[in-house]
Amino acid sequence: MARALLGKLLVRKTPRGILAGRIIETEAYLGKGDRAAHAAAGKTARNAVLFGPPGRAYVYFIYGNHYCLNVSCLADGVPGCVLFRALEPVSGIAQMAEARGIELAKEIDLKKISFLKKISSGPGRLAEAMEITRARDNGKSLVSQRSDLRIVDDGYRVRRVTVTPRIGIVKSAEQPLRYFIARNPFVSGRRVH
DNA sequence: TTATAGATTGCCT
DNA sequence: GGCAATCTATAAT
Repeated sequence: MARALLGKLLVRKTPRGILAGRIIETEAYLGKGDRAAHAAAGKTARNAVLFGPPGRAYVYFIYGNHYCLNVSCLADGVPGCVLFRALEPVSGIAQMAEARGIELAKEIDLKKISFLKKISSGPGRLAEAMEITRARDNGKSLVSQRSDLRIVDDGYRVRRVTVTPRIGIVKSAEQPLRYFIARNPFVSGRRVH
């Protein structure tokens, strides 16, 4: 699923307008046995969505500052999810930048990759740009037509995918469960890809 | 009840 | 490259 979600759009309907970003980077988190996964310790109030039906938003708060968005992926009762790590801004870019607290110096900024990268490259950044919080979105369907937060296939074709170990974890860190569109500038992180 | 680590980011040198 | 910010879940007393 982490691989299949690359290239799809994440679309948010807000009262002020529609926000959309293309999924560039994801990570898979498994259930029992994956000690980096929130589901590893069993079902709790915090991670209950992971144990529910597939296609639902699992939003958690981390480091006292940031929300991160996942989608539950396995059958009801079986934990497992995909973390969204980076989006390429596609629509509603000015509103996304504003949600991030980024100053728009000139209109030309909206076309600069260095500017666009700051908006939604990174799991905390993309959640902030898409106005995602746990209170608002946790448990919501991401595959329902009616949902205001939704995954959409617009026919975009991903050419090549790179697979690496996951970022920012210590336990179960060696498994190659991070996926991103090869040579795409919106991949998160400081290291060389 | 208290301590600690955490699926991050942004500012500093 | 180093590290503080800031809250929460979970582990340790």
